[in-house]
Amino acid sequence: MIAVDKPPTIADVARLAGVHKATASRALNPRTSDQVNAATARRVVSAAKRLRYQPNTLARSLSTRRSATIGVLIPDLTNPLFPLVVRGIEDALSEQGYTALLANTDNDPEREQTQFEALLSRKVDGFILATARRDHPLLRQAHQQGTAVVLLNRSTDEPLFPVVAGDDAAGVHAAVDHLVALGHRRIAHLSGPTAMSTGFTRGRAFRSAVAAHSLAPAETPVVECGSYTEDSGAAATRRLLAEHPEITAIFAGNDMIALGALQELREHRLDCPGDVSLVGFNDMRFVDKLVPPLTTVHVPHHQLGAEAAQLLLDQLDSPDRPAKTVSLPLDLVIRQSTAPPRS
Amino acid sequence: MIAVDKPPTIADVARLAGVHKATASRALNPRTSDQVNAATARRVVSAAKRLRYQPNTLARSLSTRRSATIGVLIPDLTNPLFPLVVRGIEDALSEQGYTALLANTDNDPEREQTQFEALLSRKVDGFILATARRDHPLLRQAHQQGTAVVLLNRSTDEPLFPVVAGDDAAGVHAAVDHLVALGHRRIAHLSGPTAMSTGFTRGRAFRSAVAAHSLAPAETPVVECGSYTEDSGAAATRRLLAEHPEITAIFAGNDMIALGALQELREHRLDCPGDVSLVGFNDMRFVDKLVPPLTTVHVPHHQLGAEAAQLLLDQLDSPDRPAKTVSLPLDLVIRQSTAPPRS
DNA sequence: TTGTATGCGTTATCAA
DNA sequence: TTGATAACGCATACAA
Repeated sequence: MIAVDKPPTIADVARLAGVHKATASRALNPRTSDQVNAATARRVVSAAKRLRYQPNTLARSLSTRRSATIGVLIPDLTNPLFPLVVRGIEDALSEQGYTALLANTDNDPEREQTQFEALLSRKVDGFILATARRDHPLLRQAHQQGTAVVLLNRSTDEPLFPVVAGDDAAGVHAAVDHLVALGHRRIAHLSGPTAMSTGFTRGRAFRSAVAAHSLAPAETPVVECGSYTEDSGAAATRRLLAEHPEITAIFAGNDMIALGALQELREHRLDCPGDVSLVGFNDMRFVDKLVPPLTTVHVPHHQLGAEAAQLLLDQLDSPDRPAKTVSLPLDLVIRQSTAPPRS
Repeated sequence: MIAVDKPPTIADVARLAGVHKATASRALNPRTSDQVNAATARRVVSAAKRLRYQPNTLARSLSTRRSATIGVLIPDLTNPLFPLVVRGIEDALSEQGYTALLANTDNDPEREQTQFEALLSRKVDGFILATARRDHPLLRQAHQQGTAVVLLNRSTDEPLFPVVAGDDAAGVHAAVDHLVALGHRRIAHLSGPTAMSTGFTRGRAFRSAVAAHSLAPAETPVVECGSYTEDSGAAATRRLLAEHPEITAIFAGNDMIALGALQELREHRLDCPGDVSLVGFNDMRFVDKLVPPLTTVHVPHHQLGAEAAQLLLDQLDSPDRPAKTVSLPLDLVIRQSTAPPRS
């Protein structure tokens, strides 16, 4: 074992530069460095360099009551959407010297609470909540405490916090319009769980979109999936085909559900898009590599994350600003899983 | 704006319980709670509960010189392998009360250095380096400072730190054996960049594997890809087919390269596996959904992460333990991108 | 422009 | 078993 000497503190730097700690601190801090004589500042800086001085972030945060750190709550990092969102967040934060602290909730409300508190005790300056449930006591609690929060891809029934989200309704309408334009009239929706914000919103938008085309509810059945998973999508498709074998198109609540649907169509010897057209949601990675490549609603996940981060930083800058909400446009990516119905 | 009162400190708890700060601290800390009278301990605990007291992690870390925090350096979170690795790390760490601090390097050595130092100044207790380059001055530097480090899926030319990795050589041999067993003799390898640990190792293992089957180098060309990307894989395949149109099987350095190869084979109107068999590496998500589903070497990424975390924690517990290295077995997942060569 | 003193919230050392 | 006090490393209000 090599003898390791503890990292130098600002006191060491000050000593080497022959000044007081306070002066060293001021010299090293860009915001206060002009309060100190240029020559001494140089001495301090070069001393710091020689010692390879790195300020202790913890001590600084304790002193300033600001950690330059943002808590990010997501359901599950291994869900292919979130890495993109997270990178968006990180990229935007790091530009301003902030860092993200990640925590997974696995969609468990209890875990969500625990992780939230853990981040609070780490003194994060604010939160980005990209969790999925439509409501959680957490939100009221955070609101009362005056904690800075931005909601990502998740709205609440009452508008407590700023929200950054894709314009799901527009995306759904684009998808339905596309199918109708191809000639489909019997279009099913495999909805995500309505307990989740996106499942709820997209389901409602679907109803409104088919109504806009004067399609009867009987032609446009909705089957709710228990979760946003392939299995759940396959199961829902099974039920759908049993009850509504006449449908010619499926609009899935997201790409994972679409994946399950594709699988199940295959089991039923139904060709996609020949027998049944299929549209997904999210445009997650690799759905363009499927056979057939999936037509889906593209969601700019990276940008979603970046906007959320920016919104939060804005809010930290000026807490009294009105809670702006950002809605990003979505566009339909037409690939080869959609085609006119067999006449 | 609601008036927000600052979160209670241990002093508040102590006051409410009618004891001294120090006593409250002891009562609240499981490790020292037996040093305090049971009755007073209860008073403190209930006071803490009433105030919803949450200890300030920063202050604690500053005082104890331990942050219960591990720095994790990865190339890029949006690379589909890493979310799994990271979850493995997080799951293992959280069991012991530790937290991961993530940072992306984008394979940029400079950024790697910067992020490393940023994490150091956050006083992480140790590092898991899952970055890809074979060498980096960072490593010697960290070694000299006595920083606790575990390398993940990356070895160094000299063994400075414990390493957790898949048994790449065995995986490569399994892949080559499989192809040879199918009857292939003209097998190409699209290697990853040899500047990266995995590219180097797998390339060497390929040479050894084909040699073990007495296949001549002329029959078993190796083309190095500039990066682990689809484009790079496609480009390499183009070169390969130009120079060695006679090959009947391709072993790709990883699944992304395989994806590019598959694409390029299609461009050349070559059927996979009819004309050319294809094997990937990693078994990353969704490669089982390709057409044809990809035969590939499965790597237990979650477990890789978990083992690395465990190894690091062990090392923190007893720094003088010899640097154990963990090599996880890999197995070939045979799907439908491999078949006997056309005779 | 620089130095002094104090506080941030917690744990640790030493006495009582 | 409890209390008083210092220390962790930094920033800042105030004084010089």
